[in-house]
Order: sequence, then structure tokens, then C-alpha cells
Amino acid sequence: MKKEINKKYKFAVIAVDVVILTIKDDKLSALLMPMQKEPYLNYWAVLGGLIKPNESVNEAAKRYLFEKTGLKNVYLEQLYAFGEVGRDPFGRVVSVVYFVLIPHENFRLKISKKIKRVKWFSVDSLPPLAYDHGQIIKTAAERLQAKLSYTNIIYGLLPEKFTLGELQKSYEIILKKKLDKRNFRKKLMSLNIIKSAAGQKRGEAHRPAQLFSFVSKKPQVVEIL
Amino acid sequence: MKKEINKKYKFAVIAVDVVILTIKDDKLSALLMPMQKEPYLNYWAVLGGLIKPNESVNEAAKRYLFEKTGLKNVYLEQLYAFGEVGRDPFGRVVSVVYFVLIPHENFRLKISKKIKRVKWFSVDSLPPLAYDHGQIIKTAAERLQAKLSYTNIIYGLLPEKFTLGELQKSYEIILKKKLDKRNFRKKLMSLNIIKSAAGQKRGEAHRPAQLFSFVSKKPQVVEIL
DNA sequence: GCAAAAGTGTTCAGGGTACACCCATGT
DNA sequence: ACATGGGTGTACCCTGAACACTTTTGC
Repeated sequence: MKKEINKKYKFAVIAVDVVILTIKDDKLSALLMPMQKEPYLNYWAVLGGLIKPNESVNEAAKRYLFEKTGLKNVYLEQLYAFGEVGRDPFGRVVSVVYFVLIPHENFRLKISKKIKRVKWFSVDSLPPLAYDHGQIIKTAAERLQAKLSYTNIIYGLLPEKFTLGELQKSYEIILKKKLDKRNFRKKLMSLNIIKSAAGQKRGEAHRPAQLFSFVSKKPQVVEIL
Repeated sequence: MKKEINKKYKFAVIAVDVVILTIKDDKLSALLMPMQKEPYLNYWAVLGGLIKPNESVNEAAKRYLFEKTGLKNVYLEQLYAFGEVGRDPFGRVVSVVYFVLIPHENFRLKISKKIKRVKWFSVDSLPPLAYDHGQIIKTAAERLQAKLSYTNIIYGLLPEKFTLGELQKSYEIILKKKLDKRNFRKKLMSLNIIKSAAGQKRGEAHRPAQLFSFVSKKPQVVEIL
């Protein structure tokens, strides 16, 4: 599809790209799919596509996300518009990039049959990437890291119910630093952003953990760490 | 120019808009220009235009800024991409919006002769605005307010040399709250982001004030307030 | 029994906040 | 003389940071 761009359009066209992030195997990871055409054959890319004339840019991002992965009602935020002239060898494409947070656990992606395969990569060890997608993923990871400290958006990465240990570990992975368990719990309980939920997490070779859930799954500015 | 859009382009075209902000008469103010065509005749708008095929989006923003106001080497940051379908009645236009900070004092704008006139408006009492420019200015003001608290970007709004009183007043205007003079000075001196500069500010009916300048005019993350 | 994470309080230091008076100037 | 903002120090409180042991489970 992108091949015909430089024939059809003198001016730039608009694409959206969506960086899907989750925590998997104790790493912040991005969902990538392999390119199927030269010059990026076998390079990996984030999900994306051109916008349609009758949809907003936000809608286009949500549409591609849903069409290609089945994801809906997840944390989604506009990241940045990437508009360098040479960023797409097929033609002039300006991409408005979004990032999405999903809990890894229990999430079944419904990958579109048009996509050969997808794979999660740790954002710290990415394969060769198409276009400027390396820069894009780096920017997304930085934004996420920055926002964790002063907002509650960690909720996007956790399942409905979670333990304080899992919550703390999520912060530690993204902030890349160890946190003190007692101080962490004291702080989070004082912020009123999480509440005790019914039940415990059992089945592991240690004492069961109380479950918690988020009071609100709307973005809030809160001084967390 | 924008009139032909819906004839020529089936798909969306890309524009840039630039919100120019300064502090004038103790108000955070935006530079606006009157529209000269229906349906927005006599509405006001921020500076903007379409991008050219051979320039990046960032370059387009800087080019329009320079061409229309003569401004260069000022604080400029990408704000957000606005992409609602109906935002421009002439056709499908997605706008990548930037904001710019300038010191008001001593700044001579070289307004392009193509522009009939420009005027500063307090962002808290804006005239009727074209397109979604009300939303755009509001978003810019919010971003600025948020970033003042944790970065040093106030430097964009102040002249080369300034007094601590002027600096404090700038914060107070944008944050919309009074600050304690002694605590403010103590904090800023401890951060090493400003340094004493030669000379004093005299000529006003009170004790002369020492001048200061910024150690660095690069954006830095610093916990200021 | 052993390993592994859950759960729980106290102490200390540093930073934020509140607060009042004299100084140097222009009019 | 008077009005105006410049310039300065201290006391208190609260928050952030450091720190260790017992509990409950699965194997």
C-alpha cells in the first residue's frame, strides 16, 4: 500500500503508528511485526497505517489497534508527530505516533490474519527496525518512564486485581531501580489510588498476597515517587 | 490558499500551527492575527500554514515562525497533533501544533507585510477564534504551566538579564498563585540554574535589584516548585 | 525444613513552609 | 516623607530514606 505513495501524492500523507507496551518476563516490551517488503524485508515494525479521509487521527489509531490486535479500551496516548523528510523511503509520510499500555497477564490478542506474526521484544534489546521505529519506541519508553513518577498510569500495565508486590515490581522494571518495600507500600496506601480487593493470590511457594485494584482508571497527576 | 484543499486532496494535508506565548502586562498572552476570509472573517488565529513536500514538520514550524514574525532561536516545542475530521471547514487538515516562548521586553517582531496586523491577547480572555484554535491555545497554556514546575523552561520567557522579582512574578502569573519571596529565592539559588550577572536594575521608585541570568538555556528537568 | 515473597514501624535528616523587618531608591 | 519592591534568617513540620524481622505458604 505504501508503495504507491510517491506516485500518487506530491504532498505528505498522514499515518498513525501505535507502540504497544507491556511488561513481559520482567521487561518492558513492545509488540512488533515483521515487514514483508523491501527495503525493510525482515526488519521489524510497530503497528500502523495511513489514516482515512473521514476519520480523525485518534480514531485511526484506535481502528488500527482494534483491527490488527483486537485491543480496545486500553490506555492510549498520543506520543509525538514524527515528520522528518526522509523517514519513509516510499514517500513523504508524517506519522502521528501513539502508545498503548496493556497488562500482559491473561491478555489474548486477536491478531489479524493479514499479519504473519507478531513478537514481543524487550525495549532494551530490539531487533533491526524499519523506518525510524527505533527512535519511536525509545521516545515511547521515555515518556512512559517519566509519567510513571507523577501520574497513576501504571494502571494501564496491570490486571484488574494485583498484589502490591506486582505493582512494585512494575515500577522497578520501568524506572530501572529497586524500591524499598515498606516505603513503597506506605506511599501508595497514602495516595488513595488503590484499594483493597477481595481475595488473595495463592499457589506460589510463599505466603499468599492480598489483592488490590485501582480506585480509578482515569489518568491523574499524582506525585508517586 | 487553504481554499483549494478539498478540490486537490482527497486525503488529509498537513499543516503546522505555532502558538507564540509571552508575558505581557502581567498576563500570559498569545500572539494572534485576524483571519481575512469567510467563514472565519474577523476571527483570530494563531500563526500557521501547510508544510512543503521537502521540509520536515519541525522545519515548517520554524520557517513560518521566521517568515511571519522574524523570530529565530527561541524556545520551541511540539505540543500536539490535532486531527479531528471537521476542524477545518475548507478540507481535511491535520495540524501539528508547536508553541514558542519569547521574552516580551525588548522584543521587536518583524511582522511579514502579508499579515495585516497582529495583537497580543491574554490567554484568559481570548477573542472569537478560528478553527479549534481555542482548544490549541488552552492546551499550550496547560502544557506550559505543567512544565514550569518541573523544568527550567521559564528561561524562554525572560530576557538575557532579569531580576529575581521578575522571575518570581513570571512564575506567579503562569501558576496563578503567590509565592513566598524568601523561600523562592532560597530554592532557586540552591538549584544552580541561575547565576548572578553584572549590573543592577535601576530607575524605578525603589531599591535597585541585582541582575541574574540563566546558567543554561537548554531544557532541563529540575524540580522547581 | 527450606526457600521465597508477604507483611509490618521507627528513626533520622533534609526540604518545604510560614513568617517580619530594614534597605535603597524615585517622586 | 512616603511608597515601592529589594533583600535577608529562623523555627517547625512533614515527607523521604534507611533499615530487619516474623509470617505463611509450596515443595
